[in-house]
Amino acid sequence: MTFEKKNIPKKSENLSQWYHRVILEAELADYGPAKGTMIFRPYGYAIWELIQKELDKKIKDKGVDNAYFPMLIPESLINKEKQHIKGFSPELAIVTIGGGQKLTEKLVIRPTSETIIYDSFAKWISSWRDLPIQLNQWCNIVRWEKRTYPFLRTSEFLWQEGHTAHTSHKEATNMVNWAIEVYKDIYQNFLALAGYVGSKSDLEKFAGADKTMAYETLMPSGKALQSATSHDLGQNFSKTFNINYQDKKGKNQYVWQTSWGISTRCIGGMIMAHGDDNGLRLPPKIAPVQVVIVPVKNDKDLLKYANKVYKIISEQDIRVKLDDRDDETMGYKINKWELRGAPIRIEIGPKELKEQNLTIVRRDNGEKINLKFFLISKLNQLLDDIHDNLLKDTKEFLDKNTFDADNFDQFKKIMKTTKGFIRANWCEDIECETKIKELTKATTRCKTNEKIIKGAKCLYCDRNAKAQWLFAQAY
RNA sequence: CGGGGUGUGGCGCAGUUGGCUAGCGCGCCGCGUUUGGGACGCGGAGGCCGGAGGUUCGAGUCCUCUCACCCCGACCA
Repeated sequence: MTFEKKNIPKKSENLSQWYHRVILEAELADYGPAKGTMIFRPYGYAIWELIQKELDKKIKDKGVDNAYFPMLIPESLINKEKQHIKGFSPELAIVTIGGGQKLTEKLVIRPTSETIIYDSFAKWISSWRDLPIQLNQWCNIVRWEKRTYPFLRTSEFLWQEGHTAHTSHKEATNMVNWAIEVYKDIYQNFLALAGYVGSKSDLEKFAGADKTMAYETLMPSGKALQSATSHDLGQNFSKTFNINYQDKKGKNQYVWQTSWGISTRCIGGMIMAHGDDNGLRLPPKIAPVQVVIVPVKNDKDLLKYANKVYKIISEQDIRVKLDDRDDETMGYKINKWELRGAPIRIEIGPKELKEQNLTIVRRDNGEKINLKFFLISKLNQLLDDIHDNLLKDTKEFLDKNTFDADNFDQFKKIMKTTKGFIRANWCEDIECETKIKELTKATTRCKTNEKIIKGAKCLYCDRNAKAQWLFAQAY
């Protein structure tokens, strides 16, 4: 049985309007007063904190230490690496006045921290004994975007950026692969969002990287969302920033570097992928409230029972909330918590009290379950089921909306109708890539691991294909 | 930055060929009755109609300029 919400548009009818309304109504975020900025309200920030907590642990377990570098980067530093500045210059915010005085050197508000961190690396590294250096920072970033969208693309956003320096390319590559696997793990096992891992084309890779690995997810609109990236920086920055060391033989060597990040964009992707006409459906692992207890009435015996239930659940490491507000009706509370996406709702009324059981309602599929009081310990299992179910949904959606195109006509037709991911062979020439984008809006998202048949042709031109790639329109 | 659209209490909107005191729903405050899927009654608070200028006896409504936001592109995690 479904119940209609009055405050939000239908997701299926207008995804963009639905998305904006849900974020505001569920009190995840609000617009900031400056263009393109957003305010993380406590409910939204709590989600980020849960992601942080999990990821931070994984990062530390890998032997990467947290540090913090300044937000203001001297312009000369950011200009050092040619490819890097070329990629970022259109979206920089720059401070020109400080303390009422025009600055002699402009300060760039970090769009990413490679340059300011590697300036320090150059000072800190002189011997093979100083390596590897493995740092991470949690911080905010400013990129002056032309078109903004809450969570998915804002002028300022929050993220984590890891930066490492190694003695060998192999060691750096291992780090790059480790990071992208961690992101995949977070997406699948935390955010319940299926996606593809693969390397980026030269056109799409990070400005200043030799190679970029990405996790790509698919949104209900059929557009792809670049959801996390891990970069093999080679020696591009070490050469321009002069990060070198003497190896065991006394020979000077440049370090091999990596950088990798995941941002608050992941929350936007999660909202869009999982939400339904009734609002958010939060995957249990990132739900600030995993179980909400709604007493039908606020009478004494009922509340006593509800409190007992609350206590037992909270002892099981479950984030549980007893909504015993007296000024909201049962129906209002139910709608509120559905909109906010709490994975499990427990209804407690005279019936439940008398029979010593609980009415459990799953947010993911609306299913009502009658649970005996002494079986409360099953809730953890149920939360896992809900996670699995949400992940399964996105996996099925991803599979169903990943198509094969043998020729360009098929490709164009898919882009005009369903969109989604398209597997196709490509010659890896930038000209073809640009042309395909011009004609269909689709860009390469990442390379697949599929072996291609000898002599297979490029989707667009007649030359031999080099690999199979995933194409899609990007968010 | 190009194409389209919208600006009217916190949110969503209506407002006729210019006309008198600017409305409605939700939300908010107070009192009471309610409470198993967004309860109801009564009483309140909250607006110089995005901004500036102009036309007019008179502008939310017409004209000019400007700003902001949204949607579609280009740029992008």
